[in-house]
Amino acid sequence: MVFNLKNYVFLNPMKNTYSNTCTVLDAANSCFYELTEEEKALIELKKITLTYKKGEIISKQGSFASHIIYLKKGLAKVYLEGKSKNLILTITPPGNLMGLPCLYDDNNVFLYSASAYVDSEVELIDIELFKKLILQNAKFAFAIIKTLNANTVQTYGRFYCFTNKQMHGRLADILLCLAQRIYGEDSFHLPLTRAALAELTGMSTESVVRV
Amino acid sequence: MVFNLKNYVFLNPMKNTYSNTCTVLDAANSCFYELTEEEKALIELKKITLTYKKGEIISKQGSFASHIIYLKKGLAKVYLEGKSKNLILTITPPGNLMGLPCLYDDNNVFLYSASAYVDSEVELIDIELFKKLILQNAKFAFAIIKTLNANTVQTYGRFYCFTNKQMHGRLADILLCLAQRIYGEDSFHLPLTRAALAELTGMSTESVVRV
DNA sequence: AAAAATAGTTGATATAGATCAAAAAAATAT
DNA sequence: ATATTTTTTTGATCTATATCAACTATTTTT
Repeated sequence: MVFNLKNYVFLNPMKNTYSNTCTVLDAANSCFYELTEEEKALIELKKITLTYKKGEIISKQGSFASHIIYLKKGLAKVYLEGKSKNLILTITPPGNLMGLPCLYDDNNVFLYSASAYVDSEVELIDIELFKKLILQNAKFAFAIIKTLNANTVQTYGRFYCFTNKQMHGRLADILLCLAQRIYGEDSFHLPLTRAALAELTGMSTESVVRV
Repeated sequence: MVFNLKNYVFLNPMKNTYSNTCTVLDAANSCFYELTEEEKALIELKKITLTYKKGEIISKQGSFASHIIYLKKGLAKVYLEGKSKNLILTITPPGNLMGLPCLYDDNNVFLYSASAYVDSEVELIDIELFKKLILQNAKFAFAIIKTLNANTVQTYGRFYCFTNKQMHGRLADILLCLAQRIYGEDSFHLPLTRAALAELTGMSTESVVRV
């Protein structure tokens, strides 16, 4: 479906600064820049590359996290699984890490599930190696801290959006965000169904249609 | 008001494991254990101790974060400020840090506001010193990563709770959480008004009363 | 090209929970 | 002890949004 943002969302031209309620992660993660050449080589040596088809599950909430996941190509949906509904936490574009929050106690378990929105390629980094790099390179550790915090900012924004805005606002937020972060323009081909938008905004498919 | 949990929340005695939707942060933060004696001394030397009366604002969302805040005594409410409603992110007991998420780009700004639920005492640690310690002590940095992730786990739980549970569940969650984390027993004196519970659960005061 | 499956749309209805208003109770100040 | 303010409770109404059901349009499969 060709989608022209202007037909749906009306920005105030004077003040089209929408707040940080974006679901799509921002820029690509840059923590690897902090690694030395040897450290990078170590990752290259041990990394495992995998490809996933659209819809396939990349990580499963609750399972043992043996690796940190680097999304090389594609687009991933990161979400909490619930009994009835899933809660989408973020849409992760290439260049980002997934699974970092599992580093919080000593039995590393994925806090969330991730699946591929489109055909994707990931690199798996052994979690013990990752921990070792954190402990031997504080600059890298600091970069990870910044990455985690950037995620936190985004989660807070989304949390606020979900609890304080209603349908129209939430849908507008998502559309603006997709336009801005993924497509970089106002008119774009939207590969998401109404049902997918419903899941993203936490509303019913019928409501998405109506809005 | 003396509050007996058993009159309000009915736990299944066989399976009274409630999931991680707790609003109150868990154990005290232990990242300072990773510092050397000299590093600890440096913090001691530069730290500023302040006291806040019940209700006073400890940090203001959007303001420049010159310090990381360590809650020594008391109880703090950490929340996002909105136009209409506030969104409480967490209740922080003594021994925890506040303001860590401001470390995500180079202009450090508080992402959230915090105020004192009861009379409290905090220690302010200069943010440049804090960054220096992270960069010179990777073990400390890793401890901060774990702390941030523990917070993330808790935020995700709360986010899930707010978007998937309804009034009864949310209120029960909060009451169980307060009982477990703050008072350690089922019957306790609750220093929160219905309005405060409403704010915590994201519902109206009248609904809290009814539930 | 026809059939089947999936996605999108519309209308009617149901419901959780907010809001408004007013009374009762409790806490605080005089 | 009395007056005043704040908190709690209750009932009535209103609203956003989910759910259900049916129907149309589009895509995919045969």
